[in-house]
Amino acid sequence: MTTLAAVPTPAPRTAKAEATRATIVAAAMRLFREGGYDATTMRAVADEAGMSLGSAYYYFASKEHLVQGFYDQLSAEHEAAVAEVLAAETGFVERYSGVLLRWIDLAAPYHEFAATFFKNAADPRSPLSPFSPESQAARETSVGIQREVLAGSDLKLPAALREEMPELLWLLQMGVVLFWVYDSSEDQQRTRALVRGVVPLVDRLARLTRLPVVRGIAGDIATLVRSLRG
Amino acid sequence: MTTLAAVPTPAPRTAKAEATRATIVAAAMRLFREGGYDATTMRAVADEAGMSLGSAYYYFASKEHLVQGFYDQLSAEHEAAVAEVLAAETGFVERYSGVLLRWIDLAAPYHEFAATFFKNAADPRSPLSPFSPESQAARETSVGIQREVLAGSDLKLPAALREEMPELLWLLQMGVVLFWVYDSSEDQQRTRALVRGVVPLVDRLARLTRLPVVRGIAGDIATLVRSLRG
DNA sequence: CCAAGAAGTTGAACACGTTCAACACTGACT
DNA sequence: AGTCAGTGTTGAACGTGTTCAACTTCTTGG
Repeated sequence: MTTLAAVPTPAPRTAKAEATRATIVAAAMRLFREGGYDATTMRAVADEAGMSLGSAYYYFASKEHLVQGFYDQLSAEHEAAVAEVLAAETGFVERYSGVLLRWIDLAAPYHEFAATFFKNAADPRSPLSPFSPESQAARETSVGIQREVLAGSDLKLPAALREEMPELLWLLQMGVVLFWVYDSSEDQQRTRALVRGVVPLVDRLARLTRLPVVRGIAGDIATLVRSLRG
Repeated sequence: MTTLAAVPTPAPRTAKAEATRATIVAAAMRLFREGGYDATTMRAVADEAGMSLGSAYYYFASKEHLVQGFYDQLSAEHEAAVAEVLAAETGFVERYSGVLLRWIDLAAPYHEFAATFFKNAADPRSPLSPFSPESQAARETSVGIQREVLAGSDLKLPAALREEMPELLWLLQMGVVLFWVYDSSEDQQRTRALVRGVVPLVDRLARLTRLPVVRGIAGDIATLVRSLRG
């Protein structure tokens, strides 16, 4: 999931290794879709991929690391889908909503067992955690998308907030993903409703910064965010 | 952790069972503190509690369920500590900050292995999840505290938001807990800074609702929250 | 073409969480 | 005292993720 890292596994030295990794991930995803994460054993994955258990562990350090392949795949698909939106729209609401809604569309088939993935990603010590050093690259990519969302939009922000806003949007996306994980409504309608409701609110709040009082608060938010980083 | 449920385990029938449960929880907490959650085996817990592995499983359905005892204990302590704050203070900032900071104080000794607890609680299907049906009671208690924070404070809210505000404060507390889990700073100073920065912001934002524009947005937030529930 | 190291492969073995059938104790009612 | 149900106890056994030493195959430089 775009936001949930694409942990850099040790770059495969050979083309064959790369292919084998892809084979294993594909096999795992097939089984995950059928029976869920927990019910899928590493032995079954190895079988499905046509190799021994030990071999699977030669390519992936753990069952958890197997999920990285999934992240990478989804991440790439999302970036492609997003490019389309960002080329066509100029309104902030359309751009940001588009980014979030496309993600929901892409991730939908995996919603059922995303819970287990999320469970692992939620561990701060896990390399899958969105805040982990390992996923810094993916995080920066994702924040970069948000920067682009803002850059190409009609939204004018006070200087104090301009710097921090992409990171805040990323954080909001993380919140949406969190909501999505817990969303048991049909077709994740509730998460979609959240996006459609919250994005215009952000837009209106941002535009309100023309008022001095509001701008003061915005400045304080920026200061707080800055002080909490590092 | 107050916010993270106190899952109602089947009420022990006998006094002896109650005592045995307490013994096991105490033994587990001792070992958790020494070596962390993962490194503590159920066999070791059973040993430390002076019984067989099977017996431990007679009292607790799983290693995860063992953690409930911890939640219950911390939850009770927090409620006591909070009562003191709420009796003394009338300012919203002091009341809400007090509630949050006391929780950080109480939870501090467990911060190191809270990550693992959180990892389990993050699974929406886990009974330990703050959103699970099993923890509804604990959740309502916690929302009730927020209601009390507001009721006894000097903060005036627009009618539209008054109903939803306790739940929003609870949600914010969940966010703080999330931040806390990931906070690796000395003595969780960063989480404390977050509380000290964010609570006054909430206060100022709430007071800004005297402006019609802002009040309109507040109303929309309330509507959105309402539509996402249920 | 050969040797040697790197890359890849394997199944047995380990530790752990969890389950279970069998057994033991307790206490209340006849 | 005897029976019976409820409560408690036990260690063996199972399935799982993970490790590892031994083995095979591939690649590369001479």
